[in-house]
Order: sequence, then structure tokens, then C-alpha cells
Amino acid sequence: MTARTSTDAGRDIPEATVARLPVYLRALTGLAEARTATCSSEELAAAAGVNSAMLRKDLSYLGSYGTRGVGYDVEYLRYQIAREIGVTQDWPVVIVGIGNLGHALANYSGFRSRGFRVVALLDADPSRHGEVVAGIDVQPFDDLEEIVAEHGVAIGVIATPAVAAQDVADRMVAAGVSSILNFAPTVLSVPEGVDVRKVDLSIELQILAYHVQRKNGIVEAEEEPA
Amino acid sequence: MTARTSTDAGRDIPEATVARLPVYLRALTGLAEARTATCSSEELAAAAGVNSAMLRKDLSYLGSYGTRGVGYDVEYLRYQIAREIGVTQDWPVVIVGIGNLGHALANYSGFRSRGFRVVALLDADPSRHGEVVAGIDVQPFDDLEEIVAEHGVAIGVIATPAVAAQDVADRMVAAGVSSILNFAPTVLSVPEGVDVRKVDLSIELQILAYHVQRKNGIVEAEEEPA
DNA sequence: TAGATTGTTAATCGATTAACAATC
DNA sequence: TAGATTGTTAATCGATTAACAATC
Repeated sequence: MTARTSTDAGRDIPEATVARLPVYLRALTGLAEARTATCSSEELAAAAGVNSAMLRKDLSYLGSYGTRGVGYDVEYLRYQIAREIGVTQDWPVVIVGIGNLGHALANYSGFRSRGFRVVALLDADPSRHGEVVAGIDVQPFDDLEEIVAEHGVAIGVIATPAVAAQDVADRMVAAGVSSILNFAPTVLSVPEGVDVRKVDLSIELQILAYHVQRKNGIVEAEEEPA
Repeated sequence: MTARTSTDAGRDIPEATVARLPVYLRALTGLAEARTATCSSEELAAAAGVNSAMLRKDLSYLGSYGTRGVGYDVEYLRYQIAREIGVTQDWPVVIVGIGNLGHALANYSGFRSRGFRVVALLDADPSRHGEVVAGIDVQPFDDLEEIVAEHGVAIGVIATPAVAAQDVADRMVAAGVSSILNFAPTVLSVPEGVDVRKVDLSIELQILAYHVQRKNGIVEAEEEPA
């Protein structure tokens, strides 16, 4: 209902929508690679694994990038979403904790290709310093502040054991990192304004286990013979 | 309002609650290790990083395991949640795709300690067969059906490149796997009744990037000089 | 103009939170 | 009995979905 100027780009996107934008971006990249010029909300929604009404609602928060009766221009929409997320620019990232998972993250090609550049790998263990992982020297954790300042790092990844994670987070925040991706199985407390997302592998498995148990367990639990 | 017998354990737990139960379980394990016998919903909620009203509501779906005026018995509640999730038993798990991430997952100690047992590591690449990772031989992907049948595997982990993931999922489902944890950056389609959870590292970073941009971008976007 | 498909409204659904009666 | 804290109700909030007017 409210008139929108071209500079007022419809702020305040719901969290649930923000979390799906990267999924749409990936689907659009797939369509672009398949040389698809145009797609309907129905097609894009299918590729992204969501309901088309939800897709249209989500996109409506960004602006009006489709054409009624026609659909969306794949390349144009792809760019608009990338711009909205912020992945048209390059984000310097620091990874702390170069164990098995840190190794895997450092080598993960999906970061590079989506606008993230790993500028440093840090580890508190001196025996790891100097090791080269994914073409990058592992450096002492104490270099954190210097590296964050030098590269303007806003995003830090924690792949340390749980006991170290809060300390690492505190140091990151003090150094100026405002967003943290936490792989350590622990709850981090951070000041207002700092964003933490957590990826917890064993929690994901536990959620699955619950559902397996439900599916099988009904028989067992109710002891209802046929 | 409805009377509950001891065998009717209050089914139908909301998804959001299910996803938090493992977090509570971990917090309780932490309290138990610290020799805390009893805790209030306030304390447990703080340890889990949630609101205490939400914690109590969540726990109320499991049953009535606290004591008014007193709180919860840590060990007792820990066991009840573990039982509800299903991690009092052992879950055999298969990991497919033994690249960097597969290595990290195979070595992840958090699985073992939480009731998950990696029974096989599979990879389609013959050059990887016979390699020993985390004490387990890497086997051909074609052994999948045999392994699933032999160990009664219900949970499969996909850590392959995106292009292979759908095929792997199809084979897993056909072999009898009913729950899949997918690390490949692609949308899987599976039949009704099969559960898929996805962990997408680059999507997590993109969500963070969006928020960083919002925090910084407001200045830049609105061009509002002080 | 007729057919297609968006963008938006309104309805529904589910999740969170505050408040408090029940009760230890 | 008085204080503490649960378990539950009811209010609020946010997310999803169906439906359709707008419009290409």
C-alpha cells in the first residue's frame, strides 16, 4: 500500500526469509548454468524445495523483480538476491581451530565460490603453526587481532574444542568480529549486536534419531498386536 | 486437563521442541559433570541459552519431571530426555563420501559419545578404498545395501559432492535408511516418511553476511551524514 | 482480448512468552 | 505457614499458505 521510491528497498526481511535467500540463490545459479533465461515462481520453488506461495512472499520483501504473466529473469533475480545477501562483495573470514573440521572447512570450495575468502587459519597449538592447509599457513591464535584489523574481518568461524570456544569468541568480539559461525558444541554468550549461528553435528543426528524412534517405536511402545 | 497414565507419555512433541531437547541434554550433562544434583528451570535455561518459560513448556511435552518449589533432579531429567530422544540406545550410522568433510565427520568424537556408532565409511572412488579413517576401512559405495541390512542402519550421512548426493540418497532410501543428514549443497527429494536434515556451511555464512551488511550497510545505503 | 503468473491480502498455523494457579 | 518454583493457560508474535486481484 505504501509508495516505494527506488532507494527505499523494502527493509526488515524476516529471519525465516533471510535463511532461504541463499537457497534461492543456489537454485538460480543452477538454472543459469542450465541456460534457463526465465522461470516461474512454481519452477524456482520446486528447485529450491519450497512452496511457490512462500517463494513469492519471500521475494516480495526484496522488491518487485518479476513480471506478471511471465515469471522471473533468472540472471536478474540472481543478482538482486546476491546483492541483498551481500555476496556480490568479498567477505574475509578467519577460521580458528585447525583440527579435522577446521581442515575440512579450510578446504571447502563452496566458501570461495560464494564470496568468502579465508584470510587466515589460526590455532592455539604451536605444533600446528607453519603447517600449510589449503595453501594457507596455520598461524598462532594470538595473531587474531592483527589479522582482523588488517583484513577487516567481520566473520569468524570457530572450529575448536568446546572448552576453548567461549574464549575464542570473546577474543573475536573484542577484535571487532561481529558475526560468528560456531561449530563447537557449546552455547556461546556474546554481547548484543554480535550474531552467532551454530552448526552442531551431533544435535542434527539426535534430531534424526528422535524421528527414527518415533517411526519405529510406535509399535514397540503401544504393544498393540495385530 | 486429560488424565495421563504412566504408559501414555504425552506424544506429539513440536518440531521446535525436538530440536532443543539435545541442547538441554548437553546442558544437563554439563551440570552432572559439575556434580550439580538439582537445578531450576531458570538455571537450566541459562545453561542452554533459552528463556525459562520456553524450557518449562518444552519439558512439559515429555511429562512432569520436576518438583514444584524445588526444581529438576539433573540425573533423572537427563535420563528422561535421553530416552525421549532415543540416545539411550546405540544408533549405527553410515557415512558416504570420505573427502575432507567425511574425514572430519568420521573422526568426530561427539558422535560416539552421544550414542552414534559409525559402522561404515563408503566412497565411490576406488582410489580411496582400503584407506583407514578413524580406525575404519573405507569401502566401496556398492557395499551400501549389504551394510545397511547387516547393521540395521537407519541413519545415513551424505558428505559427497552435490552432483552425487541425490543418487546416494536414492540408494540409501532403497536400502532402508529412513533418515538422512545431508552435507551436500543440494536439495534432496525423498519419498514421504524419509527424514532429511541438511547442514549447509556456505548458507550459514551467507546468512551471517546478510546481517553484517545490514549492520554496516545502513550508513552506506542511506547516505545520511551526521 | 485471453491466458498466465506475479505480488499481496487475509486466514491459518505454530512457536514464544508472560503470567499465575498449583503445589512442593 | 511462607517462599520457591513448576506446569499450564492465555496472549502475543511470527511464519506459512491459500486465494485472488492486478497486470503483463
